[in-house]
Amino acid sequence: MDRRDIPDTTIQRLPLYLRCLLEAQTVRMPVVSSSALAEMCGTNAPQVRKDLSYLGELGTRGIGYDVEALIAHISGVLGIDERRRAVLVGYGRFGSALLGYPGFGERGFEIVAVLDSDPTKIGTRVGDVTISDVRELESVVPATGAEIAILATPAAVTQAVAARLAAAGIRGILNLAPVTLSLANGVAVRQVCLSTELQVLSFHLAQGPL
Amino acid sequence: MDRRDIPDTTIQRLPLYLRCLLEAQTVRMPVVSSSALAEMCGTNAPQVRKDLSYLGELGTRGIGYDVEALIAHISGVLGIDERRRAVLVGYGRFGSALLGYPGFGERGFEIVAVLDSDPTKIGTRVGDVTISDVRELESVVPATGAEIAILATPAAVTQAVAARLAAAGIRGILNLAPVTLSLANGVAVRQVCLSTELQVLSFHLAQGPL
DNA sequence: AACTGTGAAGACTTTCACAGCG
DNA sequence: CGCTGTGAAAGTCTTCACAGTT
Repeated sequence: MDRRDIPDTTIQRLPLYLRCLLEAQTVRMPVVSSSALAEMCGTNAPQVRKDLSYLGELGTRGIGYDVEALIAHISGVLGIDERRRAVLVGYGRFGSALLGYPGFGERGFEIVAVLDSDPTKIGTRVGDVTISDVRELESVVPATGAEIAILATPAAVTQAVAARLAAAGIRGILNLAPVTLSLANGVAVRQVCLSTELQVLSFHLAQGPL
Repeated sequence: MDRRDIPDTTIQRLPLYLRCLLEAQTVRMPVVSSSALAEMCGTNAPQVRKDLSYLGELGTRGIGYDVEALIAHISGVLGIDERRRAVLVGYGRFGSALLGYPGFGERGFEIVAVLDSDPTKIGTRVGDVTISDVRELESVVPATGAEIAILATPAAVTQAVAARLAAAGIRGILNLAPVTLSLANGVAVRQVCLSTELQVLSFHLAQGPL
């Protein structure tokens, strides 16, 4: 099974499995069954087995999945067994919250640069990095070797910044601004919009009780 | 067509359409075609037509969709034509960033209470509200009439807080903590996890060029 | 006996092609 | 003529049932 043949929906669930497996590990469960894992993740056992079967034959019939081995395997498929470098663009309300988020480091992501356009912020040291001028993006990104960018910029400038990041060699963008990016293919984009999520919730409320 | 028959995938795209339509409105486009809307959203024209057709016959053949009428209609379906009240639980890094986020207000959401457990924060005025003690959740939530909760709490306490919110009458939860919630059905949950998103991007990078 | 791995069935989504209408 | 609305086709994802393994 080639990794390219793993369904998108499965890929999106792998980080969830990983989180639950790490939790199982802290509770000292050496082995986990598809149904136990399903319960932890809020899915069902056949879904778990199907998903994991795309990665290879990782379980033992009659027993279950070895937690440590499965963690290692999923990490490898996700490419987080080696450290991945990211730039954070936009050090406003969201940007500063993100920089301190421990979840990134725990999963092997390192924020190696922070860019902003505000002269009062540029040059300030935040955490382990110093805020750089977004105008120097073209030199900072290649210098740090970052492949991923996290965009927490004002909507109006986001498309332009994304295009420059792509040109500077960034190959994955996590966009928190409420803007649809249009970029050459070859750059993966994940869009997160909290306002969108609330609207989906609102729809469910509007459906009335059940 | 009953609203209950609208596919989930369509519902998730409605906020996106809404954003693009509002943008069209600021550019003074009175009418928009399915292909124009598709380009703005990064989808394709048949997808747009199919999605909108679930809401009724909203377009005019030969012409397109009336922007203002379509905004009104989608807002109605999403239930954001009336103001929706939300509680924010957890006033840490993320929580404080969220409170100031203008996108919520723009879409008809109002944060009517903020809850935290830190005694140094409780009683502090932030924006238009005063931070309440999370222990008073059971009285604060009914008093404000909030239906939605935004959870930006530490992972360890999130499941317990969610269960209490559900018991207090909350019917929709936007969960930012990296925890799978298990709740009685009747409560809609949307999970947002930035760490998960980065891992999905990492997978795409790991696939190598193309 | 317990649990995985998987082909096949079923459900859901997207895409297509064109009829229908202003 | 241009663009929407939609049934039908194609594609994708999930669920199921059970064979296979320890």
